[in-house]
Amino acid sequence: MDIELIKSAPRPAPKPTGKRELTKAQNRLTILEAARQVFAELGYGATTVRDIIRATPLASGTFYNYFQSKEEVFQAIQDESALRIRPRLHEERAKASTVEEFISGTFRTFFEFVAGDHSNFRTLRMNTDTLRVRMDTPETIAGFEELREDLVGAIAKGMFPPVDADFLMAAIVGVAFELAERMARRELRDPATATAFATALLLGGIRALPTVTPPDIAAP
Amino acid sequence: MDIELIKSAPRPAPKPTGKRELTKAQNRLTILEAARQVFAELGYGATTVRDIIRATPLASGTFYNYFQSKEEVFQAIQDESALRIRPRLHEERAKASTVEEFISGTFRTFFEFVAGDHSNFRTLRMNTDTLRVRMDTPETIAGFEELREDLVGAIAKGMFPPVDADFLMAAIVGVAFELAERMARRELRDPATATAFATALLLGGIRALPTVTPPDIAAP
DNA sequence: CCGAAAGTTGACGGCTCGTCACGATCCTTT
DNA sequence: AAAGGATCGTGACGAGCCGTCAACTTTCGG
Repeated sequence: MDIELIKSAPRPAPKPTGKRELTKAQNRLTILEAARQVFAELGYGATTVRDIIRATPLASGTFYNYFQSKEEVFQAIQDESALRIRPRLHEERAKASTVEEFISGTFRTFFEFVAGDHSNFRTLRMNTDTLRVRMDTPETIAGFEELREDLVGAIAKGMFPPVDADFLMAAIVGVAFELAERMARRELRDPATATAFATALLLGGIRALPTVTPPDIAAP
Repeated sequence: MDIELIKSAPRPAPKPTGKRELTKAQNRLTILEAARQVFAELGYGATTVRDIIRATPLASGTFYNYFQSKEEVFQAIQDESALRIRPRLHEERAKASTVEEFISGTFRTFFEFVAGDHSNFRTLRMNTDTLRVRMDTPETIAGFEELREDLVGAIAKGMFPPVDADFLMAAIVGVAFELAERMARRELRDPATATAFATALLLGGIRALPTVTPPDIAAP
């Protein structure tokens, strides 16, 4: 605890344009981009950290300065997608004044996003040979929780009937991801059709849902 | 193509009680059981083929006489579950004479199954550290297709309105798996509550679904 | 211009992978 | 019953991946 260090407080910020910081960001992007390509080419399961490194001008040690494993790289790629769409979903629901707007806004935003960067989505829903895999990263899961909180809020405001928000969140998530998968498989990827289907299903379903006394709106 | 081999056709069957066949079945089970334990202990991602072999009295070469990789072992374990529940689900739907029976029978059977061997289910929904993963094996996917076919059949019989069977299958699958996950997380795993929720949601939703002209009931 | 700090490099020991020649065991045939 | 053949278990092996780390290079602050 050198007391002398306190003398010059004026350390303004972590240098916006240091060459150090610049190559760091550069390297990170290089690795992520290489990983995207390798995952797409070899499939996630077959990919090794060395494959990613080889698709890069960097040394193996450098990779480990940025990520601990291929899982962490994958997570970073996924989280990036999640971070792009989460605010849009939340905003869509925030400005909704009816159940219909809440539900259709959520689905439309999600399906249009998936239809847009569906190449990314097919990497998310990786095909490890015969196995079909879906991986939820922390950022994705945080998105689920946000949906649950938005539902709780909407119930509190009286927009939604008092249903089990935890289950309803799960149902919306399940329908969204599975429909997105089917949509992505079709020759004509039409977000509008998927949105119409999912919205009708949920709107009709919510009306029929068993209601519940307030205390049941609890976290997992 | 030795013609002589045709002489004694009486080869009744592949010997029901050969000692050979017996140890083969034995070894296979030994490996599967060891794998179950190791997956549960280390998590699927961290497990190596050697870990499984070490949990076994067998040699490494022997493992590869039975499975090609840990993925294949995992698939065998999952397919076993899928093979146990698929007939029950199909039968439940076959004897249904109303939409309500069709839907509630499917969900109840599934949720009760999951609540029963939920330790298996939590291995299915593996936690690779922070990542949450769901893997669909071929047998599982075949179960999805069977549901779709059952839906097509029910539509043809007039039990269901003419909706998009592909999307409806996807929605049911999504709701089933996500709700099962939430149910498994709760301190009190109650299949009845989950069934009531899912059934109400789907029944209400199906009534509101956009209908479609027959040719839209197509395979992926 | 220099010394410290931060970052990169690639070779290294430890480990896993899948294979394969060998040997043991079981089955069939005479 | 004995022998030959077929099948399967064994474990050591080369190839390759993993994560680390000491040495080197580059950048930053003064």
